[in-house]
Amino acid sequence: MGRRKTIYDIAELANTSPSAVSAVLNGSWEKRRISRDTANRVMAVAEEHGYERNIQASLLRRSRSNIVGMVIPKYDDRYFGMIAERFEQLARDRGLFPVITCTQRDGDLEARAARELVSYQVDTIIATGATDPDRITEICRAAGVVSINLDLPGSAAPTVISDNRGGAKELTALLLRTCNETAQGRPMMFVGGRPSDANTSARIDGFLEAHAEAGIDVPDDLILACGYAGEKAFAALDAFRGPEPAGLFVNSTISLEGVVRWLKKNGRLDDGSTRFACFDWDPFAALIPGNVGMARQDVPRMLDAVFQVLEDGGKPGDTVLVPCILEYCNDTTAG
Amino acid sequence: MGRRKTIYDIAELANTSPSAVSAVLNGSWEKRRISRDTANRVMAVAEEHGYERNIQASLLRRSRSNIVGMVIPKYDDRYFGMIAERFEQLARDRGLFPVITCTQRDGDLEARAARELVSYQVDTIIATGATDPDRITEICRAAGVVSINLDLPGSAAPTVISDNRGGAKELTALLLRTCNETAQGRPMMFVGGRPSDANTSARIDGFLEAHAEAGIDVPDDLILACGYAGEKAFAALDAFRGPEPAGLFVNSTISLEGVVRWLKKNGRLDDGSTRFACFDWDPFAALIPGNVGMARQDVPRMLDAVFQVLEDGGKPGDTVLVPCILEYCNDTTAG
DNA sequence: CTGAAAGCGCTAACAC
DNA sequence: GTGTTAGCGCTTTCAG
Repeated sequence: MGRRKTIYDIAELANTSPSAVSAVLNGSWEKRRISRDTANRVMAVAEEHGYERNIQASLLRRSRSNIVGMVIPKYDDRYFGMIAERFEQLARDRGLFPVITCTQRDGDLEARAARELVSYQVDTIIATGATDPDRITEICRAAGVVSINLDLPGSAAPTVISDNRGGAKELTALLLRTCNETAQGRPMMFVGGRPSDANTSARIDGFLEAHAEAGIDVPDDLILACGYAGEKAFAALDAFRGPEPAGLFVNSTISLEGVVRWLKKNGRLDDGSTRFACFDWDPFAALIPGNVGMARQDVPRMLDAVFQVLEDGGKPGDTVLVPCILEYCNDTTAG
Repeated sequence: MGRRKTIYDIAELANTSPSAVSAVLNGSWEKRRISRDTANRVMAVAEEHGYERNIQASLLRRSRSNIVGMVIPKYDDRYFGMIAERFEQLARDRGLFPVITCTQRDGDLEARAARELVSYQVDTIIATGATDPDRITEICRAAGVVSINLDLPGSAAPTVISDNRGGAKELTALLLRTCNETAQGRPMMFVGGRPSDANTSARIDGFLEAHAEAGIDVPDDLILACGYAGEKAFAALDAFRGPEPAGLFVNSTISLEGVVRWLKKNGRLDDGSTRFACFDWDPFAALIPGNVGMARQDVPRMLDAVFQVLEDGGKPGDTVLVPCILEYCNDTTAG
């Protein structure tokens, strides 16, 4: 199969010079006033020999790479999956090359991935749901790479983020309304997430605010910010010693997996005795009995905002707040 | 902020030569017998100035890139999400750089993406669930890039694939057993997928085989291979004129979204009158009432097999068949 | 142990 | 209109 063909090979085969081939093959030939004749000849030869340009070499010579990187915690999750998919599509629409890398909510992995992307000459990094966004921003700054935070705020770069407090408040109000008749003094709990994480803390604020407006006091031990993983939510609920909760505010579908397992284990999944709401969206989770509503983050609007910021050039501290969409589940309604 | 630092800058700052810097910074300095002293000096300076290697330049000079590409239909799906996530992890564990690109089950996009990956000098492309795997293989072959098919078979490169026929047969048998009492002459249907797609056709084979063993005849109009999209499954069921089905074999969670919407619309989601089974896995879908079982594809084993083939160097036509895991849902059991 | 220098494939400035 | 040429930043002989 031999060596990969280069512009030199093509030039020889098409009886012209490498620079002409380069110009023809990257579309700048009209500008360079190359004759349609040579152009056609070159394109035919390139096609025939299956020539593919070596982008590494090309980028080495140009100043911008048009590669845009994204660091994301997981793929295996509807929310992040949608973000990844949408990001790719919008990037491609703009003639950019998207590279996504998945870092499992691990700050060190995030930094390593960011450095790796910098090595690959990305023009931009979108840090999505990053554990330590400012660390990524710092790595980018040192390398002259633009960075934007998505889904979690950072102070050192512009941020696009959901209205977590507002969404959580609305969702809690729905949960309170729905549980009203059955509650009878049984508590309402918050499950999942890390208290140190800005989103979790904004959602806890919303949770408390809705309670305050309903004149309900929330003791600290009803807030189980035990981490995101399903097993952690399961274990935290299992360890809770107190009256059986009437309603659960679940902080993500990841935690919800554990919550649902716990409800099932205790036979409370289908008997309607425990309701829950989840800050996150998943089409199947929406159908689980007891689920009264989900706060769906508006992924298309968030990514439009990201590319808007990229085009307009945002400053550190700039924050775009995107409202959530409240999805009513299992026949709950707005009223 | 100035230009990015190069090995020349570092060499000057550390009072040594570019080649020494290069050797130190890529770990080959022991071999090159560079003194620990110089090495330390170089590393300190590089660290201090936030030097990051320009991989483009590095790759241009080397023969292998260690970039391994994957083409995948979607991220926004648990199965493909898991594949993407696992792939990244295994690639990193082996010191490779994974680049994934998502092509929406569109053959032209797949080819474009494959060519793009070739341009980025990937050593290998994994074509996952590709509409036209052989086209991708051909693009790779022309460029001297190794390729492997995952999830859908191709004839021109080695393939790693689930045992679709076997899994579908087992799943159908479970569905038949579970519906036995309630069926009363109501039909059992197959919903979702493309008949031209090898997986769908293998699953239809399994579906028919299980029926044959149970002595049941399946008329053609009960096979609704209407495409994967949820809306298509919904529309196909809606258009079906015949007795209300007792059981549905659903070809993927993507189709399942439509099936569930249809069941719900007709009030048959919670009344137990229609059971279904799904060839695919999703933790929340597993909890939907009426779901009797899901065939979970064994993603970890599939990806282990992919990297195994990569290391051993498979031939076109080689096929690794990975068994599915049957997950019983909603209290159905093996018996 | 260390450095000079050639060249990876491509682009763009410049000369013809 | 077209070709020549000088690098982009790095690795790797090869000669000290």
